[in-house]
Amino acid sequence: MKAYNPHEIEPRLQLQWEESGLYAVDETSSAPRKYVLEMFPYPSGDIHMGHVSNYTYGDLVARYSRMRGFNVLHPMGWDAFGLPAENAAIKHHSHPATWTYANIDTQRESFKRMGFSYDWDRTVVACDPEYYRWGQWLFLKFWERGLVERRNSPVNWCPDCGTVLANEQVIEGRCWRCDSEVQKRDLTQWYFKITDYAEELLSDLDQLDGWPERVKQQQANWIGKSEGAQVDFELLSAQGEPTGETITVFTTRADTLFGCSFFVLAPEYAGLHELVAGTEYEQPVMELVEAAAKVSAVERAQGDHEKHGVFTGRYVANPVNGEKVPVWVADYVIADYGTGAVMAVPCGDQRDFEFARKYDLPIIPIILSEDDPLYDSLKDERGRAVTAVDWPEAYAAEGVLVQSGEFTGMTGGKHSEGEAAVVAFLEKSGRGRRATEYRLRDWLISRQRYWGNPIPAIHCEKCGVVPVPEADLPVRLPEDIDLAAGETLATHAGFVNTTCPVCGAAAKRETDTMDTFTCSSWYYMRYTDPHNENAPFEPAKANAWMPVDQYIGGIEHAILHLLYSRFYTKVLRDCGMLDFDEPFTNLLCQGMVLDSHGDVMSKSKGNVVSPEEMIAAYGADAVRAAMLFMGPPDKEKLWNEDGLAGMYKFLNRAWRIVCDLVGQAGEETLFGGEEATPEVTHAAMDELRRERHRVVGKVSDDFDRNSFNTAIAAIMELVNATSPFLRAASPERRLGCDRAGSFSREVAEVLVKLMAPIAPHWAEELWQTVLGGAGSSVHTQSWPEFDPAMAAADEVELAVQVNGKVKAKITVAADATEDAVKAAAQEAVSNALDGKQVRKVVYVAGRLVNIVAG
RNA sequence: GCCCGGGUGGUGGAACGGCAGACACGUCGGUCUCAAAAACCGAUGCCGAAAGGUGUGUGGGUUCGAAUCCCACCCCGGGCACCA
Repeated sequence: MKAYNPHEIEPRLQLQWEESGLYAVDETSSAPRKYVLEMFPYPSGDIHMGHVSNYTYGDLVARYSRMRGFNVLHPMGWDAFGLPAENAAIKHHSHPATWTYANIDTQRESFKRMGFSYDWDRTVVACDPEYYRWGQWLFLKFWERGLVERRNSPVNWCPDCGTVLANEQVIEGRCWRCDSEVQKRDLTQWYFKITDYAEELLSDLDQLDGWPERVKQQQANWIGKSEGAQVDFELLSAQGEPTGETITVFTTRADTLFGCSFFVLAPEYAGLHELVAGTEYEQPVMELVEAAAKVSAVERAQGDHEKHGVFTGRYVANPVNGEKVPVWVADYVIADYGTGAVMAVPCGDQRDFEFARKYDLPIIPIILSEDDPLYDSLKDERGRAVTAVDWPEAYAAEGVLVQSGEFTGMTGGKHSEGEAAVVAFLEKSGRGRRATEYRLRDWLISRQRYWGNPIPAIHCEKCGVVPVPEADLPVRLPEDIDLAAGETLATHAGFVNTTCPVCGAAAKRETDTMDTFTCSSWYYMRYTDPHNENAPFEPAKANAWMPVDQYIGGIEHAILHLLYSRFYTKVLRDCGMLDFDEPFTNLLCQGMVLDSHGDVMSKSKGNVVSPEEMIAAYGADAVRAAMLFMGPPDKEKLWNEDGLAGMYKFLNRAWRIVCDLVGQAGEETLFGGEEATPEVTHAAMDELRRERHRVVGKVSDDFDRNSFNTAIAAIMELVNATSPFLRAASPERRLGCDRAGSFSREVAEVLVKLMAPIAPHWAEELWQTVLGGAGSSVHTQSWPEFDPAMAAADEVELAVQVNGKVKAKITVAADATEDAVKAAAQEAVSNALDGKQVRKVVYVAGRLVNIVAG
């Protein structure tokens, strides 16, 4: 027998697979298709344990799916644009492409050493002009559809990265990549109007049954839909006369309008200065505006906020009762949500309440719980009997409206009867309308960096901003650029200077590049048609493979990449290029790989585990299997080399068992076999046969539900179950008996096939040499069948409970009648019953008998 | 504050409402060996010598029966958050 030697078999088989094109996709196959995809990596260096875990899951699913008869698309590529490459280029006085492609080569070799079954012919590299060309093409399509906008507004600026960021890339006021504090700047930037799709991005989450709840929840939070109404308040002049001008607010609580005792504008409110110019209020208002501007995004993102505000000297009229309401400006109102103005109802909103307390503004009770002591005295009041109350906090819950004119007595709250009635009233009088607000902002896609996909636009003095004609794509990044010397696209004359495609006059190129997330928003579409020179992909090909059946990646993309990809998919569907609504049918978000103490692996902590070192010590198969066995894929994994060593031992043991089963164990046989009779051999065989069928069923189920750790546990049980059989039946006796010999071989084959998606080299070598499959591959074999009836035992052990507590165990024939079982059970626990009266006997077949006595 | 997860031996983790702790790691004992390693066999939730008791964050509840379902609370992780 040959000993298990991963270091010899792995490179040899990897070469064999590659040369035979084992994992190349066959577009002509009539087998059902399955698209298995893992998020493509950023080539930041060599792969880390997180990659090992992510891609091992994907590879298992791909291999298992192939054995299940699917025609599997399982591609790999690189998300190759991005700032780290630029920083490396500056440091080494080289070009970002040099660093990027070197890392890609390193990672590709590591992936090959892991034995991942990719179709390398379909590789997509985001910084390749053959790919980014089509990203530009898609940008133009978006532009045609009115989804591209260039506008000036306050943006997030990362000083260290030297570029703006999308809202999704700001985490608690800090840059997602470098953790620097983000600043606010007013700049003209390019946007994708993702908010046009806000409603669909939210409502289609319901279709995504194959997505983890937490990811859908995060996206829903991020989109942040609020249903309510816009309400117009008429502005009064400084003298308190109607002006005909209105200020509109958004509210979800129109039912509380009667409780509006003041009105608040955000410090950034556009018409604010006009309101106070030349008045005694101008100075304090402008001071507040300046103070608010100094608060950083980080401060804003954390902690309790002391509210600051000043009166503007102006009033508005409450549209429901005409009351004069003072207008304040305060830093607790957000400029870019709703209209940047709010009606304040201190009795029903905690923020307004706190503000009212601080500045001594009236708190008028207009919504109460029926239990409130005030309720009885106010329940019929249509005027203002009580103008202020002394409460500890606002009453934000549902309640009954009081002192609210004709709405008094109705229920109040979000989406309440009272709210609907007030909105209807406003609509009739033309002072309000239904409205929905989203928290989601448009996607800021321009970046002031070199190493990205150039935005295909040209600035012409006469024609304005015009798109680069399709025929001129791609707009190529200039290769002769010295980033270390401070050169940028904007300073690169050869890049900037061009002619206007409309009028032919001298013009300037746009020098911003696109957010790298534009590259990752559609790469999975390109994989379906990676060499297309005339289009990003042929719709028929994309529609044939997509949506992706199983997508696997890190939870950190719960919003960013997954939201943008959903957006791209919907836009391209609306362009007629795709015939589905959602890109990823099933999503598996893997948990992080941490060190054995539960800490994040990082260079600075010195606790990074190198996949290459692990492969060198134990082989790729052991690394893969150990990762899979560590726990549920979506949970965090604490990497522990003891587990890896244990898995290596298991692979050795299972290897010898397979050899032993087919009689090739030779001197190294694990079990010598005892001189048993054919009867003993056959009894042990029957026992093992049940296990063989049960385990195949269990592993299939477990793979189907991504429960890889329990699948491996089941395979271990099968391996353990062979020991008694091998002990009972000597090789001579097994091989001398046709029945036992062929069964023995069957078990070996089943074991090898079950292991094939987990430890592909281990399985392949056993398949080709020990099982005689030379010239074929275990990875193209069909998945083992199983018969549930064969997994059933003749006898079953039942627990016998008395009042729910286990008191005894009995063994009965599997087909024993209920009465017989109950009788046997009572007999077995007669001591525990101790003369008590039996009131009820519950029998759960195959499980237990519970005797209720007392 | 709102919304999602999660809390089980020394450790990683298993358990359609039905024998809690599968499968491993670790530990202990044994076989083999001059010895060690490897391999193999066995034990291993906790308390107890045993009989037995007890046990899935806490307290209640539903049920013949609860880690699992319901209510309240505590703790941990994550998302959103002065979003009107």
